[in-house]
Amino acid sequence: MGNKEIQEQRIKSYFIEATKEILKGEGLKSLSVRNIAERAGYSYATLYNYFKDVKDLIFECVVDFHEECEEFVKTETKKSQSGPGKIKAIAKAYVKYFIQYPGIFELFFLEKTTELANKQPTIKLIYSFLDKLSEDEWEYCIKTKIVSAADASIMKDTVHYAIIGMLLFYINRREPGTYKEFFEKIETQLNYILKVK
Amino acid sequence: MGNKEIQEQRIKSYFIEATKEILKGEGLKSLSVRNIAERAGYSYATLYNYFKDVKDLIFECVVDFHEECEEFVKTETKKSQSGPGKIKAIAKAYVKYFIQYPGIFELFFLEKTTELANKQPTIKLIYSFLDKLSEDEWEYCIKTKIVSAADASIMKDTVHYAIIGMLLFYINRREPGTYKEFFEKIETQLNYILKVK
DNA sequence: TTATATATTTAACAGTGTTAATATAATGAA
DNA sequence: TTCATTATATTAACACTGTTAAATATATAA
Repeated sequence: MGNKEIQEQRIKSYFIEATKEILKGEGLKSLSVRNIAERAGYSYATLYNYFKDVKDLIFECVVDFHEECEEFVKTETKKSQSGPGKIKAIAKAYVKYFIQYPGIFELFFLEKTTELANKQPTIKLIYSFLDKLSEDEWEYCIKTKIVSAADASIMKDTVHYAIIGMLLFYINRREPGTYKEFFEKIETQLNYILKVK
Repeated sequence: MGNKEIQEQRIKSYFIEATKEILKGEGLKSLSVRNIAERAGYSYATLYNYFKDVKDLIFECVVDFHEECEEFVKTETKKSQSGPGKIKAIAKAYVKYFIQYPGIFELFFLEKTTELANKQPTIKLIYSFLDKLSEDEWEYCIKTKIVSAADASIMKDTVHYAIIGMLLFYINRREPGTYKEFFEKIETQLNYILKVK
């Protein structure tokens, strides 16, 4: 019967919600099993009845954040009209999401996950995410001959790599020193890579 | 008298060498105070007579690795003649160094260091390092009108951000799956950003 | 040699993730 | 309802982590 599974899923969600709150707030560094369990209203060992280990729990959050980010980017860029401008808008919204939640950036890109072989699809989801968000726009640019398919393939990667690099420096190394400077640099970089303006 | 200081520096170096060995081998994850001390031939508490804390010790390693990387890049690119080709060669050597020692990449870019206000110069050293390695070549390109000063400033950043992004994906997320693919991508990206070939 | 100063180590504390044993709650049958 | 069984939750413990205070060993000076 499904009642057991519904209840089980419900308790799992308490742990997941607690973990997501901590990740969005204090970040990965202040995440601990006892911390999560306290917020979820259970003892720390109870967590292991519902998750293999804490990594398992954390990776369930990844999927949720992923969906949240996708929705954020879509609503943020809804009014942009197709073309390189929209690709820029998508990239900027993507950046904004991680600036809002640096803990999620940490989780997505900085945390060691190589030992989680079974979670490989989730990892793939992360690094192909920006591509997925902007693939329609790239196709549009190719079809309308704004850019060649070969160039598009390279530019798509450049945008992604450069953005992650900038986020890494800004979030982890405070460079540039202010958000204003950072976002201007994002703008400059996107303009250069996408050859706009 | 300087004898005391020489001896003190000598013992410090034992800890530093031990830490460097672990970082180059097993990496940051298997670095611990007891681990370091054992390899240095001292008890774990002795470390605190020579370093404020373990972060202090680790940051002394950063300076050493920095010098080692600089030398590696210089010998690797000695025969390249000035111009965009040499900038490419420098970037590729820079990448090779971190591929050889992923633990050092972790240490330089992934480790949280925001709470170390006094070490700010060291942090600045890290993120301005590639710029420093290639600044002469950029000046050359500007003087010989290969590129404008304005473009050079942007391209310099793009190269750096994109390379760090690619290293992050490859080292931390195993994307692309093979070194061959990874290095081909480095080549492709550099060619696009630097407008060569 | 003895007294003092210095250097090193051991013991302890407050954390971490995880597991085994125990206690509690829910469920079934008599 | 009462008892036995099962499922779930909690406490205790283990092996780690970085760090500090007290105890010990070593070197220096009188």
